[in-house]
Amino acid sequence: MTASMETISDKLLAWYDVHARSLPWRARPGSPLTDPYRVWLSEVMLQQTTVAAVKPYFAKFTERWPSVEALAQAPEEDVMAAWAGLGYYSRARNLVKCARAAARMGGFPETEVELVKLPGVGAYTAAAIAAIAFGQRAVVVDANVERVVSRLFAIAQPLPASRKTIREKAGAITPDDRAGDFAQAMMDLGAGICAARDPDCALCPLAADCQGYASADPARFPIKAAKKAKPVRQGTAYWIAQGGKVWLVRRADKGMLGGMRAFPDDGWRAGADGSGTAPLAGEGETLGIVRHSFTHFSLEMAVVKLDSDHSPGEQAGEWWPIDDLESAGLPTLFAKAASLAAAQD
DNA sequence: CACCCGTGGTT
DNA sequence: TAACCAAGGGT
Repeated sequence: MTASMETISDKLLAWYDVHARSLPWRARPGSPLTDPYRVWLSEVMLQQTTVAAVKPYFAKFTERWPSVEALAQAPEEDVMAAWAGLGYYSRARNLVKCARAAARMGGFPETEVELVKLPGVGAYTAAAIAAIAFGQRAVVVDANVERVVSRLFAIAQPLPASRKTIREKAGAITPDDRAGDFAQAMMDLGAGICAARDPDCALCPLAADCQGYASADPARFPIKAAKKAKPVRQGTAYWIAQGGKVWLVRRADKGMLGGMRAFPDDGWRAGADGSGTAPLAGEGETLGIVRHSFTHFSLEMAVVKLDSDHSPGEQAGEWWPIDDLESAGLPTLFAKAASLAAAQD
């Protein structure tokens, strides 16, 4: 065995031993595995979400619900409210379902095949839990791994068509031992050095193995298909207040902001034609416009104050103290509307 | 495979 | 500032 036989995973793991990020959901140095509950919770929170955004939520959740059994017993409503602001709210509904399933099973299953059957656990998360929490060899492919592998092998085919090739290449460099550390090392490398823009190849432990680096323009990988334009929608939300309280509804489980508390609205279908329907008749005073950008459209939502002598519409809801709206767990769009209205009401 | 589903930070 | 990006999953 010569030094030139050192594999990519050897080099990466040696780098990780020195440069691993210290994160609240990671095992302390010296303890190889960590609590599957914390691994699962962090992985779900981290789906399409930055480490910085997750940290305070992870701390809040683990303090309030220290175990999967505790979370399994929590009312869904409480979990949804605690999740407010993190986004992708189907994750919160699936979190409760998954916790109850795992608690019923006496704990999380240890194999990818079983893990992927759980609600909110897809191919990535199943592999990550199997590798990180249970020490199994699993090929963990997230956006970081896609980027690192695309550069290492200078994959010319654009995403998402290149996913099959990327998975094969990732599998070829995944070690039998320390697959969990390897996965986290790939993610740390992708987050810090092999970053989406302006990669710092001078610090990269894999530069000598990188075909993208050899090509002199590693940053052009991964090549991606063009994205669709983001349309702008208009809509209206209604502020209906009386006696220091305001009317909140619970949104349908499916669709935008599913299952979250909110102000009644017109469905945001209304364009300039004003085709939306108010929850009750009467004169309305426009308090202002809230602008908010979602993944696939932007929204300009008028906030209209309605006469409080009328009773609210047919949609089920509850009167909520205006001076305690923070505890309602409103998603950001409606939190913006609340701060706009509360300042004037 | 294409589309839907949040949010906040960065350039 | 408009666009891009971040430890994806469900349908």
